[in-house]
Amino acid sequence: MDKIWYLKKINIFNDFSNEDMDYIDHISIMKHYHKKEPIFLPHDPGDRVYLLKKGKVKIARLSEEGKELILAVLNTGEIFGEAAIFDADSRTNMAETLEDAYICEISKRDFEELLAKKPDLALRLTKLIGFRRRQLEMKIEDLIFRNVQARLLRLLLNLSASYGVKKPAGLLIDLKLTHADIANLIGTTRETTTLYLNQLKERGLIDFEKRKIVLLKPEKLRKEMENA
Amino acid sequence: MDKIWYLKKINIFNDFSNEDMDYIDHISIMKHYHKKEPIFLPHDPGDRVYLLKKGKVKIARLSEEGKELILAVLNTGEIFGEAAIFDADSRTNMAETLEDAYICEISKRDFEELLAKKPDLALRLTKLIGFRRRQLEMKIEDLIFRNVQARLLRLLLNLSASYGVKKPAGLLIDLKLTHADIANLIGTTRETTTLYLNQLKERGLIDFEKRKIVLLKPEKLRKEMENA
DNA sequence: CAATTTTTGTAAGCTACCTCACAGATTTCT
DNA sequence: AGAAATCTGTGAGGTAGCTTACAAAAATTG
Repeated sequence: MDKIWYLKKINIFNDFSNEDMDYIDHISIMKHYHKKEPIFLPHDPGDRVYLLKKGKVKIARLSEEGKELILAVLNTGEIFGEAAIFDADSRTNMAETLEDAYICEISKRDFEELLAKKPDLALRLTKLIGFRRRQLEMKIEDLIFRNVQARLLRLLLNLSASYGVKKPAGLLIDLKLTHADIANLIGTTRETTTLYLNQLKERGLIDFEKRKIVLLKPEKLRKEMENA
Repeated sequence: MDKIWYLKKINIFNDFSNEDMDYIDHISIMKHYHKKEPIFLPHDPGDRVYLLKKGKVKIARLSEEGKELILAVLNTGEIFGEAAIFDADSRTNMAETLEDAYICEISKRDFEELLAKKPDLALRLTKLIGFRRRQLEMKIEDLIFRNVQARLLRLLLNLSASYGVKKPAGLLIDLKLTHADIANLIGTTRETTTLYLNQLKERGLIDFEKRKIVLLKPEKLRKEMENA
């Protein structure tokens, strides 16, 4: 079960007809977002869903003291904010672009109508929510069973499955993340992340390229992860 | 939004007719489980869903070293194992009774048929999965933002919302959990749990009654939780 | 391209929590 | 009831990772 398999599952309008896609186009508004622009915040009304047409988006939470926890990083083609439809009427998470992005909005009402028309879409969405639930379970497992080094290795390998691009040098993770972002993804501090990333670099396992990470020896990383 | 509100949402056959209930009865087999008996284990085929007719069940994961992480404790009336239907064909979690229980099984096939017949059931199930996803997000938030004491307080208050019974002495959490169980619910060790529970007892905030916890001053606990 | 902001590198000191170890209490089993 | 298993209480010692604090580097802005 590699990431491609999952991507097919979650790219939710996969095999829709042109007609259907036109309809979806018709009920949605596309907006452009700048880098680091918030899409929604906690307590915002959950009155619409979002389709990420182009760009990367992070889903996060903030503590009272202002610390951030990143729950997920989404890629082009993914849907988000869908909790609003089934669950809550106001947001518990925030969403923010990591780079310039194009995002479509569909109102809750229109989306519900669409779901009623296309029952298989509803099923897919349910599967997607279930899939994301499982991701969260794995995240909890990581936090409880593994130390920072192991979590970092797992994150790098997971990100490479979703965002990896083969390059001569190795597997480039095509995502501009700061050390602080990485820290917030694995539940540690920026300083600790810097430390361990540089250890991996020292050992020739990874390299940096303009704020992106290259896995020089993915297999070695994987083995290390499994033994840790 | 208190627990009762949620319970209504998730008690999934809520307002079904007698006819419907007969049908559900007809496609399900009820089994009796002893205390601490496993219902399913990781890698078991995910070929059925379970309805907890009577008793309490924990959903957990195990690490390679045998440590346990409890994801949820379920009460009479709840459905579980539903991930199998939408998501994975084999279990990633385990389920085990905390006390003697009666549990109905419905095969994946029969349940899918039922879902097709009752579209509003599918919707409810989707909402339930979404609700549980949110619970997991809160759990991650706890693990990352809060220390053991705060997590313990939050757990006690959450459990009291689901399992609390008013008694002259206070709010009894009607669940027999060992300190190890509690530790596995909040991601700490048994020893640390014992320590902090006894601190709360010392301070007159809680008491023990035959392996059950009584919240003597729920409001004080809540205030303490909010300030921590 | 100079000025400002953001990000990274590093290190010392601290502390919350884990590990280990064992004794006593309680529950379960026969 | 008595034996065995499980659970609880407690304390000493260790450590992973957090905090704090700066300086250097890089990116962004006007």
